Amino acid sequence: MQYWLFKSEPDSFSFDRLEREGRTEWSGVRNYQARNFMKEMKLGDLGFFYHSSTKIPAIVGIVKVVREAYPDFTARQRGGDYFDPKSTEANPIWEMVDVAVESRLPRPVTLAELRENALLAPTMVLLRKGSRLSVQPVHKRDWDIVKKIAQTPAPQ
DNA sequence: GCCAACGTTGGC
DNA sequence: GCCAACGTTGGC
Repeated sequence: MQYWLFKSEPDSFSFDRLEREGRTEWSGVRNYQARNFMKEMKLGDLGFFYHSSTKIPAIVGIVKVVREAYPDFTARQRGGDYFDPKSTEANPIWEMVDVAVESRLPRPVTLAELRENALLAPTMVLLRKGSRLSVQPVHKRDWDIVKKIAQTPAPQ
């Protein structure tokens, strides 16, 4: 059982929308490191759902992996946003997983709060300077800390 | 809107 | 194989 973090821009795909739809294909990842992490994912693994590129970036919910890695067909949709001419049926290159809503956190845990936490700061990939990975692993220790924070009252 | 950090591309 | 140029990400 491993823990992960998925970034999404709420303007393009929010946690609200995932709650309405129940589950989704995590397609469109075009970074090899992120893809490789998706290939490591197992059914039942959990991940934080993080809202990026928004006013208050924050972890807002938890998702569960409900289908392990399989070829990302959007790479072969000519004219689509995620088309990649290098991807073929024999060698799809890009992969995706399916995730479903697990739960919403009692409250969002903001990036600012995560940064302030002395235990998380050195270990969370999200907090590394210049980190842009859209799919990343989370240590169990860090997972537990974030869940604890979410159960405390929001600052101010 | 700015800009630092990063990944990828392509010339050599 | 190096590295400059470029495009993208994402916080602020």
